[in-house]
Amino acid sequence: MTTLKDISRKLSISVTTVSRALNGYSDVNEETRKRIHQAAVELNYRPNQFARKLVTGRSGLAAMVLPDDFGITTREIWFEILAGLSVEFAKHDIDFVLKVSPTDQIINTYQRLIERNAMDGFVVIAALPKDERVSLLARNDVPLVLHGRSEQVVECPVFDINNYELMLQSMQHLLEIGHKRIAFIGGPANHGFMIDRTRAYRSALASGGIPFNPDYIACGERMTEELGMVNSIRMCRSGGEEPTAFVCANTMIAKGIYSAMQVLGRNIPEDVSVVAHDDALPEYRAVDFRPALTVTRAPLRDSSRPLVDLLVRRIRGEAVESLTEIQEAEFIVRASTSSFKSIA
Amino acid sequence: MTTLKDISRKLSISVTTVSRALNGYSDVNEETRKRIHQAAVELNYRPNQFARKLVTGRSGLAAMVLPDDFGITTREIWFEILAGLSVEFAKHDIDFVLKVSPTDQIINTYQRLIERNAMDGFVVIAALPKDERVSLLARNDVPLVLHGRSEQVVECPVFDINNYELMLQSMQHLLEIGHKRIAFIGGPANHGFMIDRTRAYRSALASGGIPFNPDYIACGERMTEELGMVNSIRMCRSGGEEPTAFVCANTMIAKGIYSAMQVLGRNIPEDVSVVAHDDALPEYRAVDFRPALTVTRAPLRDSSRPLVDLLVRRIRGEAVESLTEIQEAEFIVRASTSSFKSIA
DNA sequence: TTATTAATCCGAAACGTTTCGGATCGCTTT
DNA sequence: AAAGCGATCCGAAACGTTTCGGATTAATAA
Repeated sequence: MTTLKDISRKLSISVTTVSRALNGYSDVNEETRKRIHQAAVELNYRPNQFARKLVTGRSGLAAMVLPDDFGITTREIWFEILAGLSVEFAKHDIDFVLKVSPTDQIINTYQRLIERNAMDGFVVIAALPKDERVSLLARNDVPLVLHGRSEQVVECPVFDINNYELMLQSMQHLLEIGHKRIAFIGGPANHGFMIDRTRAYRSALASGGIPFNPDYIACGERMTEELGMVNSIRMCRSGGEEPTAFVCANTMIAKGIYSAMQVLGRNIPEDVSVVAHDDALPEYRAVDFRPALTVTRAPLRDSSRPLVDLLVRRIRGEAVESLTEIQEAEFIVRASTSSFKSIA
Repeated sequence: MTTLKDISRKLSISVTTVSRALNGYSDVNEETRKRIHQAAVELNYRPNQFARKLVTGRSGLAAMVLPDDFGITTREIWFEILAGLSVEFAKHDIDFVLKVSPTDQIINTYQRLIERNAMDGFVVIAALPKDERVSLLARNDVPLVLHGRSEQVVECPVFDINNYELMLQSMQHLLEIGHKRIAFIGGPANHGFMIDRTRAYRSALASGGIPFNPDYIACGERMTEELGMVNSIRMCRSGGEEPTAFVCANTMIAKGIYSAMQVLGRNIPEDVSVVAHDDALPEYRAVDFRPALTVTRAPLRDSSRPLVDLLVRRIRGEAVESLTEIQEAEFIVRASTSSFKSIA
């Protein structure tokens, strides 16, 4: 392994200067900087991360800790997130470490990681309104980036999609084409994104002059096909008036509704319209639904880069105030929604 | 952050002795060791990984690099593997880093990681007969553990399930209950596990006195439902004699065959028998198939521990010869296989 | 008695980097 | 001529560990 000292010796230049040249300091002559760079590639020099960490305090490591029951979503989605983060961190020369922890020990796991002081930062997914993970990290002054907005006023960068706005768009579309009995099937009620969407749902109803019907809203811990299936069937069979449209928190739920409607002999979009939010997972392509699914679209893959960027900037010491990014979803009308005609 | 020096000062004992006490060396008095340990917990001491790495050369980091097209299998399965590795490594106080790399740059990614010299070891999944990753790592003397047997004679620990044996069991079962036209639908032909299973397949046929029919074997890059579906349909529609039994490389393929048989109007197990190898993924539970699926079972989750153990022992310097572990699969007969009666 | 040994302990160097506080030199300003 | 300045360089200390090579003491063997 070649070290700074090797380059220093070869060029008869001090270790200090070599270090400063390689790190882009301004107090080294352009000429010598060139020589040093060249020697560095010739000798195939790679800085020793650990020596560096020892003095700078930076480790070049960022982590994410996952509950071993996979929380709100599926393995596929977690993997999609992990993969995205890994490649984005790599661009900043940061290694991404994955910690899977028993669900009831998540906080302990964070605690240990903080104490070991080996991570430059954390990415925290699926913010809860009062998120213990966030407050723990913030309290210990370790950088984190949060996906999803947390209610607590906390000093940390945040990335989110505009959940309020995208729900509003879906609802306005359905209202415009005449629907009045609109159901919403979503995820865990306590998560930030569900709070925002539910707020938008109710506000859209209100602005359409439609009373809120608690039977038309369903929340589940896990946003799967099954959730869409059982809840849509339940709503249609409850004896009251059936919904004429469904808004789904993701495309898997929509898939479940499609199956349910087939079983019940309802046609999409003639009998019921379906809109979903689309994370753009390759396995559930909204365009491949039959009929093709109307969606608000915000690819999960697109969130990795802003997440990583925000965290890196936070680690570099940028002011937290400037580190918020809210992404708008795209609204795409396809064949699964059509204007509601009351049954003749 | 509390350091060795802090403990040393508090107890008026040299840093050397504190270090040796904490690391369990024998040349420190039991009495003082106790005092040191107590002081360590009182001061909440955590060794600085980076200082340690600097002198020992160990980093407490292990990595796995994944192709971004997810290679032979699905996101769910990769995630299952990752999760298992993460928790097992944690037991050895090793952080697990995940690298996702463009498929055509895998070797470059390894190269860079090796040069940076920041990983204690690697786990390499899905061995090819001549595996460039393995030879690269071995050549550079970096510890790795291999999942699946590689043909090349290489100095590295290996974990695998006994693919030859499990295939033999499936085949013998089918032969015993009278099947003669047995198809095999599997994964990429060049992978170690497929080579072993194909060998067993042919050897079982031979010992049953049945000629090998190339139309009855299908290999696909990706072992999905689709693969099972299209190949079983193709085999049944090819005009020749239809297979009376299918052996599948995993339960997803079996799922595809179930769907195909339904479409074709064949009944399982009356018309065709199906056996699969079962990695025990929660999403595809063989007992939940209708009819329940006969399998050779070797839970993927169970492979994490041996993999990690082998790698850790290799890192600690154990002789490679002792570091091989082959796990036998369990054979479980369920309702998807029944004796073949030729059509009356 | 003296030499040996075992049990404990410790000083100092080393790992590879960054960074603080100058040092040197030639030029420009007073 | 003296002072100031900018550009360029460097020595030495520091980060927190581990480890090599002894040192010290007391017990044991010769």
